[in-house]
Amino acid sequence: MKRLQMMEQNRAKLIAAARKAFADKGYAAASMDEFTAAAGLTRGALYHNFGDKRGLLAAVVDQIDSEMAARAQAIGAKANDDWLGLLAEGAAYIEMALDPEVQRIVLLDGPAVLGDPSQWPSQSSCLQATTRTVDRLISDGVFKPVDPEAAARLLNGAALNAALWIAASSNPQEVLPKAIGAFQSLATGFLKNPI
Amino acid sequence: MKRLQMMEQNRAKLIAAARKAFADKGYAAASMDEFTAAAGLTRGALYHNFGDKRGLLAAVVDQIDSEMAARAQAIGAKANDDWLGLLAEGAAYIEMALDPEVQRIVLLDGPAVLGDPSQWPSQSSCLQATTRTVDRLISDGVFKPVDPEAAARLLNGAALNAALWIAASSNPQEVLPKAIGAFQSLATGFLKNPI
DNA sequence: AAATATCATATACAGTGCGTATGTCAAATT
DNA sequence: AATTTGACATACGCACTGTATATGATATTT
Repeated sequence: MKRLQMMEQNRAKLIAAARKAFADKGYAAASMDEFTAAAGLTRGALYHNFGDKRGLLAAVVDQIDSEMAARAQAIGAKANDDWLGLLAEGAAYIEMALDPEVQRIVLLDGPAVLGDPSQWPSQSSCLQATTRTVDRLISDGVFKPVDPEAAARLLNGAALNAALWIAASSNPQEVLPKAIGAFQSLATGFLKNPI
Repeated sequence: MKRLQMMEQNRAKLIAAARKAFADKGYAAASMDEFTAAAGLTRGALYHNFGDKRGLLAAVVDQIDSEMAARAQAIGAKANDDWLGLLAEGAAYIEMALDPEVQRIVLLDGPAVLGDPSQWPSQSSCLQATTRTVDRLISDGVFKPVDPEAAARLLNGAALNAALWIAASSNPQEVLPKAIGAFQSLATGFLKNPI
């Protein structure tokens, strides 16, 4: 087998194994010997490919973030209205953040180990998508002239916290609609002409 | 000296030393041997008083959270209008979260190590205060009938993320007003009769 | 007040995990 | 075919957490 193929395959195996371990045990408690063995490799491969444990987390976060952005984009594209698209994206983001994997890796360990999400290499695709939508809404005169990045960060932050709240609650299914309702009320604060 | 006094004093010394170490190096990188020595003690005292490293972080977080709540309450009390009080509290929260100590310990490591803030023993005093204010605003017919806890969580989450954004930015002083402006726009989304 | 018990802290130890330095073997190059 | 490259494995050292045991000062009891 070609060398580059082999390497790419091993990288993928390591990311997959680490993703599972990080999700199950958390970043700190995940043993590198353990999940490299699960991938049929050793730590040697890991250090060669990712530099250190942190680098591996960055790769895992990047992968999950890409998946989330793709999903959010698909949902936003369905709505042909930017405003409704934004609301739908927000709801989708809340629901995605209910996934234990997303929560543990992207929302809890990610910021603690890698720092602020907007500074990540992946640059938080989700945030970028929201910023673009807000930008359009301001240009079209639908939104008040707030700072687009600020608005996007606040909306994402609100959604993210709502998700953490839901996930920690004893009956998520009951809390979810409350959170989405509150999120959509909140978002109307940016509208020039509230409904 | 009396035994209880001594113990209380040592607890305080350990919390103070840990608080500094956690803020400077982060939870994971802070060595227990190092900061217990800085407090003139050893890990023996630590394990006796707090069980483990995590327990110590919980104590530190609790202390900082209390200080934040006291400050927020003082600011909220100044305004004799609940709505303006909420806006002022939000702004204050954003500014407090600019403190590197608050950020590193409460916003980054806290959630990663201890889990969702609303489940902490201290129960996030800040969140409770906001929830009560929102509750009053709904009773008074100023706010739409949203779920009070949901509203409080979203507002706090938005403020928190705004703070992380500001702190990571290269010129915080320029970004701060943008964030506060966006926050206040956002909050009007909860108003029954927007301004 | 003296003897004993208690308990807060110190000390010593074991286990584990990360990162690095070195080795090895297959694939690529010439 | 010989040589070089480099992806990965192996072996080692260091640091750190948590526990088990020791100690000595304070509290209790008689």
